Amino acid sequence: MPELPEVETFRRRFLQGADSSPPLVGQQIQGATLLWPGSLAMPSHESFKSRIAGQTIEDIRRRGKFLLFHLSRDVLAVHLRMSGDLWVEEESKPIQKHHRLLFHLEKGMRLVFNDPRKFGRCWLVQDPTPLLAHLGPDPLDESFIPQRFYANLLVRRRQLKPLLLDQRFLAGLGNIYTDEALHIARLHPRTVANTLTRRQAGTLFGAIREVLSEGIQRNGASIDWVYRGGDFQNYFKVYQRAHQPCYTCQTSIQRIVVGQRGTYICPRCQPPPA
DNA sequence: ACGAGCGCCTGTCGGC
DNA sequence: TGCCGACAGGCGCTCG
Repeated sequence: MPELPEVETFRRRFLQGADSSPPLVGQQIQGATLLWPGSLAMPSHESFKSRIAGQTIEDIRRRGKFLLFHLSRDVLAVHLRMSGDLWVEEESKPIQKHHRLLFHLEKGMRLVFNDPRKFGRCWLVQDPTPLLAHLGPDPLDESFIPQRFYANLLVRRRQLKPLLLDQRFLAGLGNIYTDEALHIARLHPRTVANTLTRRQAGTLFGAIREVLSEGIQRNGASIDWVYRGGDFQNYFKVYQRAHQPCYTCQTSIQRIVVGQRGTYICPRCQPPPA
């Protein structure tokens, strides 16, 4: 499910607090309950429970699609993958079918990791560096500049779509924001990276930033039965708009498959490469 | 270096 | 109504 803007929305929500959920920074984790073993990648169940108890949440950061809870002594890293979700609720609520991991907080509240498809993972580590070592630049980071992006594109012969989805190349884009960015940049997803002109690379750079910023501004996208309060889904230009008219040229949006992923394009605004 | 195929999982939706 | 395949916001692995 979530891509960079959705993960960033979680981060901000937990930092500032929202609705009935208080800010998490400063809260002490009293303990944890693991309901599905596979949701915990590291360390062992026993070690996890004893280590996390008593630690205070000191900061919440993000790297790509990883959400990082900086605790007193460790870092709790969470990757939501396809269907993972996080929220704060009262301990008195019944445990739902897809609750996988519970973090018991103060004042009768708990942080819930809910994940129907069980692809999401949590890690409790002293140092998250090795876990994040393979990630490429964060598109919203100051160090991500057009010159660097163009240089990286120049040495790749992959199609843009799978390349942009590769977290080693850029950390944070997923299927939705990739399709939206390519559409804004008027580039076909099968375009080979090192065939882009400097100008096209600059346009794509701007499109990626634009789409991610707007996603964050709208608190992410909420799709299907996983609802998180964002409304960027109402502003998609191509994603899940097959057979509907392109907002620019009225041509019917097409769904194609690129790199085994469903991909939405305007065949006129984004003509295939020669 | 690159792409395809597949596994990991559960749920929804459309067609018959 | 039930069954069956396609599909789903991700990613790591093997293989050619």
